[in-house]
Amino acid sequence: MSGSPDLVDLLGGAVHEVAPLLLGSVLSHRGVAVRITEVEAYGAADDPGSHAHRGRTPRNSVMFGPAGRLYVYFTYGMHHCANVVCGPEGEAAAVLLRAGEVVSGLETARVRRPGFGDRDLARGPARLCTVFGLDLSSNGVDLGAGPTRLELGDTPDPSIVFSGPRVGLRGAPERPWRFWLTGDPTVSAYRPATPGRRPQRSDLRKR
DNA sequence: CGACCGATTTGCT
DNA sequence: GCAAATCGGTCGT
Repeated sequence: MSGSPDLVDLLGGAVHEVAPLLLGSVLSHRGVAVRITEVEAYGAADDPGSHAHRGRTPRNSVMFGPAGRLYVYFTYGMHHCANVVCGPEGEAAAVLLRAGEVVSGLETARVRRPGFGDRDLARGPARLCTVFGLDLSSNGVDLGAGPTRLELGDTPDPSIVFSGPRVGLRGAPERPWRFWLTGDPTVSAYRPATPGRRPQRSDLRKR
């Protein structure tokens, strides 16, 4: 068994039920710690929004492993996003870390995102990875056993935990699997799932 | 092997 | 408000 027993136990349940538990938890990596304020749950094969929707591939294989590991992916040719693997081993599920508040290593975080106010340092899933200096080399690390660590806090007060549709998904059924701490200034701006977005074929206008 | 697309961010027409 | 940037994963030819 790989994996921190604590995290496997605490995060091994159904992903949409476990996801809110990550609100208020603190992730530490490379000199920076962030208190998580916004997350999204991604589930098993029947979730069209999940990277694991079409089965196991080299990229998403970490999602199939034990809970409590970090799943990092690279997207849009320039951004990284970080997830915490949840659910029972063998079932693909992960929670995307969408936003948080830098609570330690503020100086380092500012250097990694020059020109931004503290509130915006980790507001957004790719921005959050930037303040950590996180990349694919950390994909799959056990969050309970090394320098990259996740500390779960107390269960968040249900009265301030809100949920809504996930951000940026196209063609997914509306599962309200985005969770955030209401009123927290570091929660990312809500962008509807870009319904009218056209395919950006540069050839079309390039004549 | 080639084409298309993306759990985004940023800057500007 | 909209489009470019930029490249690995995934799927189709």
